[in-house]
Amino acid sequence: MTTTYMQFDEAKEKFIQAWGTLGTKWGINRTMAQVHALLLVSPDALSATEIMEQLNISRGNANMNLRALIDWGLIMKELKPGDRKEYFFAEKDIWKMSKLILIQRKKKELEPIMRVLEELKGEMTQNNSQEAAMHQTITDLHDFSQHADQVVEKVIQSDLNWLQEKFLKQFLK
Amino acid sequence: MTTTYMQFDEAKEKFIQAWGTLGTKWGINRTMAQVHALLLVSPDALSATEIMEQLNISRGNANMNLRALIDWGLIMKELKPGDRKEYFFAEKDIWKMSKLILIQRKKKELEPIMRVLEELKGEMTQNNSQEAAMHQTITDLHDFSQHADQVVEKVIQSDLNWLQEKFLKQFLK
DNA sequence: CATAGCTTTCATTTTTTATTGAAGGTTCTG
DNA sequence: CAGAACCTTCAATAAAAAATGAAAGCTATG
Repeated sequence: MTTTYMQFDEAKEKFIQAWGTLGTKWGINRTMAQVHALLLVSPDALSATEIMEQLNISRGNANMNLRALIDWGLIMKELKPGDRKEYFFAEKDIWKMSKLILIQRKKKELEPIMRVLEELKGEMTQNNSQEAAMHQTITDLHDFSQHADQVVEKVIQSDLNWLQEKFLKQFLK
Repeated sequence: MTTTYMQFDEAKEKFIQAWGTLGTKWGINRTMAQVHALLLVSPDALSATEIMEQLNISRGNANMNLRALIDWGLIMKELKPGDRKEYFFAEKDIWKMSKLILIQRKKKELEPIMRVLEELKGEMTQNNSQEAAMHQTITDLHDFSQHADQVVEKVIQSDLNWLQEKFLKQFLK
């Protein structure tokens, strides 16, 4: 093994570990983030077995998290002719990636809030000032969530590419 | 107890429970979200003891989460003359509240990513195409994070009206 | 300066979440 | 259609996170 390869492996290892740690900070479990990081920096698609071995995780764990990443749309399966194994590779366009993550966060964080607030608002009475004040708080929260939801929706549906915009600015300045 | 009050208490209870459950979905622990919910719908400031009793939590737990909410800026202390207890009340302006939450999320989610990516980018070599590709992936992630950071920063530093009007327009164009 | 009335801390326990790995599926191949 | 080569499931286990509560720390007051 050459020095060059050693350095690549070191940087790769460091990136995977760091991504795993960071993942936990935004509600993604460590393994899922590590699998994603591994595939992000792997030029070729990897099999479940290769992933398990590189990350030292069990087959079940690898399978579960690969499945979750596919659900999120962050990775895809690939079949190689004459091979029964499934190979996995990551979406590498960071803009697309961030859009996919936004969709999941909206589903997980925003939609349940809106559902609960709507339900509460519909059910509760306003027979005195205390109830009216609480109704107002819930209405405010709901209006805010609705606004946030609309913003996120626009971002998701928009074709605006931040990276491209940044690129353009470089030429313009 | 009158029917009216029963309904208020029911709605309040439901809101607190729901907010607690939802909190876990965005990386806030259940108790912290519940304490926040309780103070959000309480017209008057409450003491630690009142909070413990209403939520059935221990004194230590109440104290820890009250401190955390104060750190976030979501609640404040109040002292009543002739009373040594501390009373707590919530920031009730939803826009201010959301700004405070944004600040925390940026700190927790965005800043550590930027730090790690910068470090990695600085340290790694690019002696072959494999290394160069990985360097590019990390650079893309870093550029993206920087852009996201700038957007969040602008929102935080802006007037709240700006948030309502301009932020949306930025994505609608 | 002693103590009553609060608040904070932290080692222990409880709860929640993630991981393992063996058993059971499924699909291809000869 | 048997068996090899994968993939999936899930009950058991391990790890991580949150909660408890008793003890220690403050601080205002007589």
